[in-house]
Amino acid sequence: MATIHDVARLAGISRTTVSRVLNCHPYVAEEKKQKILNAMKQLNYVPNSSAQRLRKVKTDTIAVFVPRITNPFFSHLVEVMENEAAMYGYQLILCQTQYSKKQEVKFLELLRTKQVDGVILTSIENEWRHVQPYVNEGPIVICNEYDDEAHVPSIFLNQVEGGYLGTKHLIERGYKKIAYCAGSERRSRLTRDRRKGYELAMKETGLDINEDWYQYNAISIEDGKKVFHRIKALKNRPEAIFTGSDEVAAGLLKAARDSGWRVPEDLAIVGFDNQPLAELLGLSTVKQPIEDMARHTMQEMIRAIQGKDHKKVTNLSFTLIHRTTT
Amino acid sequence: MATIHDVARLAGISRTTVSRVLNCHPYVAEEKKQKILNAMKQLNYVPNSSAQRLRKVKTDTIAVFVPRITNPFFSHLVEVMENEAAMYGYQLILCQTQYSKKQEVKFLELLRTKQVDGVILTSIENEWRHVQPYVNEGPIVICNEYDDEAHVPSIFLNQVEGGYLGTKHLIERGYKKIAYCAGSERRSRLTRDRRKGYELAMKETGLDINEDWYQYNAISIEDGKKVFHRIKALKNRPEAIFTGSDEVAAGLLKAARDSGWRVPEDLAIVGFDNQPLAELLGLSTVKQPIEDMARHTMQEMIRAIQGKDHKKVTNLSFTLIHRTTT
DNA sequence: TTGTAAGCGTTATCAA
DNA sequence: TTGATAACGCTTACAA
Repeated sequence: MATIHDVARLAGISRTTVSRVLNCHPYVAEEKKQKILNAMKQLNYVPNSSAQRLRKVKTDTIAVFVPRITNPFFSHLVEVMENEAAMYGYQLILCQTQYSKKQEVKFLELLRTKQVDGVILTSIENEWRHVQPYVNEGPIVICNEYDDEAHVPSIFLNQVEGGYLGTKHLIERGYKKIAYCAGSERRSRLTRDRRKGYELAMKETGLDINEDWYQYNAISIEDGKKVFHRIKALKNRPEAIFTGSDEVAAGLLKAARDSGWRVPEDLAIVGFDNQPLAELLGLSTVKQPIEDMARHTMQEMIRAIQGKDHKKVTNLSFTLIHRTTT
Repeated sequence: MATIHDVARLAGISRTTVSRVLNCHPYVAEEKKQKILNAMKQLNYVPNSSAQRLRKVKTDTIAVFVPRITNPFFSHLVEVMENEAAMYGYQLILCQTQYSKKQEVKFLELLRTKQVDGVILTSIENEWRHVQPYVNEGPIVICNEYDDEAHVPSIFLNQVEGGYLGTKHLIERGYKKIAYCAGSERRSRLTRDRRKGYELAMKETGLDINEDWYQYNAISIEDGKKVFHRIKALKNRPEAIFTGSDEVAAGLLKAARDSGWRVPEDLAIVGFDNQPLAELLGLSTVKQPIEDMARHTMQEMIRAIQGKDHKKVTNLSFTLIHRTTT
């Protein structure tokens, strides 16, 4: 493997000047530049990036944390982030926390050991005080989630709005007994706010909320099925349900139909995200502007790496998509 | 940021010995080891991985190529690969080729610039002769795809079987006019073999194949819808269709129903992969052992990095899952 | 406009 | 069992 030294020797020019050509410095005579470029081509030279990293203290690599990449919401985020990162010459390291605090911390060490220039969190498992120390090691940007303690660039949506929008839609369609179903039990701002939106819409309309109608820890399709069976077992059943994801809504829908229920007549369902699945199943859903979030996040990350101050927190909005489950 | 030098100084011991502790070398006095460990803790020391990379010529990083991470087949592969890699202390760099030859080559450069220890290809855009030169730069392992020219560890399924299984199922359910729908048009072994399986099943039973029944370039849900409309426009319509993915099958199903067709009465559909979506929609499908493939692939990769010779190409098998679309 | 020389933080070699 | 010392391949003052 040819090194910068070999190139310099073959071209009869110093290593410094070769490095200058590599880094597009000004002040290199065109003639020598050509000689060097020739030598590089001849030796099939490529700079050794480990050496560059060490010297420049820069990895051109960004870590993206997601719970699991098979969750379509997160894979969509990551898809766009990777494309965006590649445009700016950055690579993405995929970190699946698997909803584990321990895994999350393990991956945060990447920042401390200088394996990445920055970390993007799309979901946060630990309380912020456990993440905070890593802020000194390099830029951390939050996407989707948010935390009041976290004073780092954050790209998120006002989830009060999201919860409100979905619930309001159900109310407008005439449902009165509306259940609420959320993802993680963890007291994140996101979860709290979305629920706040639900309660706001209910109270605003003077509708009662039954404690039994709160369902938590629903993330996957299977979880959705379980939620249905819990609801089915209630004495005071809701007529409609707001869910935190299209997967959960899909599971609910499947289990309901398998039990002979008609949707939306026996139970109306609203999903969240507007994934391809939602269209296929005819799920009414609250659409999140995933691509915009991902793009903004990556841009903030790159700004942060470049030491620029971050722009005001972006605030994008939701859209309700009405299909056949409401 | 503390360096090995600081630790050595604080412990009053040489850098060499500190490095020995770091690398779990034998021959370090327990007493000194403790002193060093203390100093490390006190200084909050972590080794600088850029320096380690440079010195060890090892990155502990593996690149995984997929067309797009939002394709559930590939995200499932990547999920398992990442988990497996993490277990062995490796990180994954996500490379989305976006079905582009150019992108693929760009990412292959990661191997040449020593940014990764190896590359896993889950789909191949370029002809093998364009990939071949990179084999000298580091281990390349193929997963899912395969190529006769490629003499590298390859983990794949016998797609003749897959095509045969799905088609045979349709035949056994009594369909005679069966169409065939495949992903990329590129003449990959995978595509050719799966088609071979289809033709084998048809010929074996003495069934005719109409040239119009071959549909290509179908990857996404949207593609599936298009395929339906092409089929609908045929004079000699098939009664059933074998598709190369659950997404395409889902698109077909949706478009068919939107056009008022009954499935399977007016058109039977077989998918491929057995993704969550397949269960939700009641799609009959050919299940691939994705997790096994991913795990085997990562193990082969790690063996290859360690310079071990690779085991015989693994050969796993398909299962047919019968639901309601056939 | 170019070159010399001094690191960046590790680890491998060799001698003690 | 330990420590000096020389790399690994590159960039960047500084000097010319």
